[in-house]
Amino acid sequence: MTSSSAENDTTAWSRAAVPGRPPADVPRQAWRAYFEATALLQDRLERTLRSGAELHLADYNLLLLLTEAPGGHLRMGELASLMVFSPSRVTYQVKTLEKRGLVERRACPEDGRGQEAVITDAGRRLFRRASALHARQVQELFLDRVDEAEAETLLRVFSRLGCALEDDEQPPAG
Amino acid sequence: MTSSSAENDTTAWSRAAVPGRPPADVPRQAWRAYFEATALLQDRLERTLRSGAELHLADYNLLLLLTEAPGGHLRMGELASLMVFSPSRVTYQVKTLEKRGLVERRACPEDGRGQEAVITDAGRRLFRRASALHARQVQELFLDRVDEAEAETLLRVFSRLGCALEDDEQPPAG
DNA sequence: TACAGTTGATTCAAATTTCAACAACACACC
DNA sequence: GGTGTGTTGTTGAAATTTGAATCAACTGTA
Repeated sequence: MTSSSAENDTTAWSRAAVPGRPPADVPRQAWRAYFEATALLQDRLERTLRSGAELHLADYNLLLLLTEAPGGHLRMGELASLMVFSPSRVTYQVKTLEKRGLVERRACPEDGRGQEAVITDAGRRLFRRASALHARQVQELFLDRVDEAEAETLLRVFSRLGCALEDDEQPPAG
Repeated sequence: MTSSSAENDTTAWSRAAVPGRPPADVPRQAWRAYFEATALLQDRLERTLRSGAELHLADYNLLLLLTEAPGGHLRMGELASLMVFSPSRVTYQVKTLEKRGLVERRACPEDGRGQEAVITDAGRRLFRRASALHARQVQELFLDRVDEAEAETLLRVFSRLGCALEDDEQPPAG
């Protein structure tokens, strides 16, 4: 793409698997490939949702979480931790969705400090539309390109990583 | 973590493999796990670099690219495409690094329109420090938790995905 | 040379994100 | 009941990101 000199195999961001070369460090190459492909993938998903449904990927995920939550509502803090967002970012994001009528806010019954975000009917409708679009793209860009055995490995690895990351977040539990 | 009620298995973003429930769609679960773990991971890496080296993950990657580039310099456009950033974002980012003396800019010799970003000695020094920090964390959070066979699968899958994503970017080549 | 069409990068305004206070409430304890 | 302490969310200012112009330099063509 950029230069044609052969020594560029060293260039870490190069996507291609390095052909004629000692196996090098497979895990590190894997990390790199993972990191790069992820950036491309998220960029793609983001653009599609924006042009096709006027939603950021984050908006989509927020609506997804609310859709799946029993009662269609979640506390701000739950949203924050599920989305790995700062509290103020969630506040802002919910506000913008509220302006568009896709979400409502209400005080939390059990806790006077709390706020809940509730998905509206309009929100559900838009989510349904966006969901079709998004799911199709995930299928094309990801699922169609991964076989069953690979998917099992991915599931195993990333579940493990996810759990570990959550756990060593609050190790001083007891 | 948040609630204790059992019905929360439905919550899609829940990291854990859903225990008492039909195997569901492994590939789709894999996608979800991948997506979630990635968010957690990036958040962690970002925080560490920021507190430990006053660098955003994006700053780090930019310096990494320049470090690896022959001559320590890259065109703005190359940076943009490698980092999957918009042109204006690259402009801004390079400017901030320039203010800190980590990078310099200069006109591109071959093309009067072009600009190059060049890493400075200070940039290399800071990168070296940050790199140690970052590499250690990648090791702990990712590499240590993936075995050799899994790494091979990850490398294969994400290389494939990355190539595919790059390719169907410019399909109208000929 | 002059012209139209491209490309590479920057600018500006608007949207988003962060971070550091801040307010309101819950809880424990006296 | 009152008092500290920790939680839950919001606010406001500054930093960052986006997207639509804009500018300048290259290209090809006559």
